[in-house]
Amino acid sequence: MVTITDIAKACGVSRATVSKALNGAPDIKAETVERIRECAKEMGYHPNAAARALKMGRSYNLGVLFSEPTGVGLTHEYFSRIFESIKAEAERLGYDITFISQNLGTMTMDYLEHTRYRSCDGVVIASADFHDPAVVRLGESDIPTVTLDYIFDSRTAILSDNIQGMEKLVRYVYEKGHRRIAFIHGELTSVTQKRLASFKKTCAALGIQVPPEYIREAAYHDPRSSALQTRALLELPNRPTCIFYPDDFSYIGGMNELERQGLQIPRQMSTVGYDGIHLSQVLRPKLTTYKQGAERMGAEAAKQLIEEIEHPDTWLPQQITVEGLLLEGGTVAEPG
Amino acid sequence: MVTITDIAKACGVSRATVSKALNGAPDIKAETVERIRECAKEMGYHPNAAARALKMGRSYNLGVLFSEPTGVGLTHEYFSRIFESIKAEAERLGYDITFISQNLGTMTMDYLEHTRYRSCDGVVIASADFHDPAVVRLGESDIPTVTLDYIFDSRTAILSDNIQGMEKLVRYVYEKGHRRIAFIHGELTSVTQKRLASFKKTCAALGIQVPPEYIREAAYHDPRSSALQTRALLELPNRPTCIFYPDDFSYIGGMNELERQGLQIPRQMSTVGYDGIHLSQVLRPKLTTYKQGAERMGAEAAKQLIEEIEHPDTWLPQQITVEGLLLEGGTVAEPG
DNA sequence: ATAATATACTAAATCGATTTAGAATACTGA
DNA sequence: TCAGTATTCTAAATCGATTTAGTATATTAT
Repeated sequence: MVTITDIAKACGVSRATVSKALNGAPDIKAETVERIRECAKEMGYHPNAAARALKMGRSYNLGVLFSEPTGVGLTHEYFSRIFESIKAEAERLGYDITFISQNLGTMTMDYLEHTRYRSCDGVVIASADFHDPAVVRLGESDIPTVTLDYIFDSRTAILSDNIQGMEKLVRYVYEKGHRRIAFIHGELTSVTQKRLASFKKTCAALGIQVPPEYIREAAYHDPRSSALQTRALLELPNRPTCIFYPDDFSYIGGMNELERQGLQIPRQMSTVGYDGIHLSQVLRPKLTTYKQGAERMGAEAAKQLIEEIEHPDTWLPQQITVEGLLLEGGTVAEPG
Repeated sequence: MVTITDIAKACGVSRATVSKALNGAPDIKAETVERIRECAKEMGYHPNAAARALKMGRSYNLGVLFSEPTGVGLTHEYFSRIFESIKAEAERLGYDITFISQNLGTMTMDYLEHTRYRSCDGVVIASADFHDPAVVRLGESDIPTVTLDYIFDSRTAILSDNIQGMEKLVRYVYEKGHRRIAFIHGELTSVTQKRLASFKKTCAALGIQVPPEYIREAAYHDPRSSALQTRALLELPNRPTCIFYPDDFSYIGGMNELERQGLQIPRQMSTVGYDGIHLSQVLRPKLTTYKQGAERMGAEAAKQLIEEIEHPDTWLPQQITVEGLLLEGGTVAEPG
């Protein structure tokens, strides 16, 4: 590897001068800077990240914490989209990404210790169990953090617009004429709770009565569970005309069950998903769903985190809500 | 952060002694080791990765290179499964993961330079354009690398058993009675070429004539493209009784097209996918497909790479083929 | 002409670990 | 008893960068 000493020798100056020239210090003559920069470029010099991190206490490395208990992880398209955009934005701004975990090899450490071990300048926390004491400890530390879809006090959070998204979906099917709307929601988390509350509130605002048997819980991301709840809804004396699913993937279970019972979508039953994953748009009919702004969320998370790292003096915690987009598919028709 | 100096002071020994005690050097008294270890644990000491990397030239950090031109990336379940298992195995063995890219911030560097910049001990190359000069340069460098689904000369490669997988699928539908089998393959890459060759070879071995119009190319991972090719196949005077799709996701396009034309799967048309993604097993009927051993591939890649890093003297390049599993769904019936 | 100030550079310390060479002490054998 | 050897520890160098304090030279002001 080419080091700063090599450049110094080649240019006939001291290592200090090279460092300053490359970092734009004001006390180096312009032509010297030019000469050193050129030489560095020619020799293919790049600073050694470890040496820099050691001396400066800055690693230009962001930690990413993905660790939900369910283990779906990056296999879930929503999270992989978020991750890809965190990565792209971080790289654009000169940062690398390292995954933060617990228990590295024989070392037992929690998330905070791992973060310090790698001198990460900050951490994006996503898809985590935010009540895990190790996650809380990280969120309460002096390390800059940005959370996704969850708010830690006095920290920046990037939020998907679950409330508005659900409201839009409800209003959409309402305008199509639906009044008997069922909602199969996922296990209650801070995210699904918001969606459920928004569902109820919007229905109330529209003057729709939602009988309690229309509100059902299914396992998140589990088509089988949604199929069961769909069956239960179909057995009701007063069937709904439209069913909301916890997420697009779970919808597949409902779709199968409806087909099994010979009910056509949307002629005999309207359906709505959530997430806007790729799959939902290649089904026939296309699923009407709400596509979360995952790309914007990831990019914003990286941007805000780096902003806090680089300008801690002017930084203020923010809650940024990222809008999604209602994807009008073909699974909602006027109730017959 | 607790440093080695803090431990040294607390224990009344030199920094050298602490370092040796923690790293199991033979010249420290057993009870001193004990005392230091205990103290380190109590004070929550963890070595600083940057300092270690700088001094030892070893970072305990693996690079991961995911960068195909199509941009599907981790959004593809196959790759996210591979990645998750690389990560899990690396962590089990004490290594972190960093993504390797080009052009970090204002720095322009290629993959090799990035790898050196972060002092990565080795790199797993997956889902990449293996003809990209920057990838080739990395593969030909002195950095340990392991490739997935591609072989660099004198390097370790982990391969999905595309040939055997395809053979199993062909034999499976053959035994179900199919003799008119069509294959929609993806764009020709080293992977799809193997599948295609294996398809042809197995058909030949079984004495099946495959008319050229049964072999069609579609875009990989693109249901629309597969739908078009399905339509073309259905318009043939001598329709096939079974259609092989490039991958499970593309199959959705074929499924839609078949349904649109009122053809029931599998009664009127049998179908086969490839990959065994989660989705394929929640469709009704379940898709008959070949699930690649992504988890084993990722784990093996990490293991082999670390083996090469830690024991370069006894290391030899290997080509390891990981078997998958034929998932018998309900999309193949005896031809009517 | 001399002091004061800018300008352009360098020497050396530093970050936190590892490692080499060597020192101090205890132990062994003749 | 004393050289030779083992045992257990330490001082100091080192990795590659940044940064502080300071030096040498040129420039300006009085």
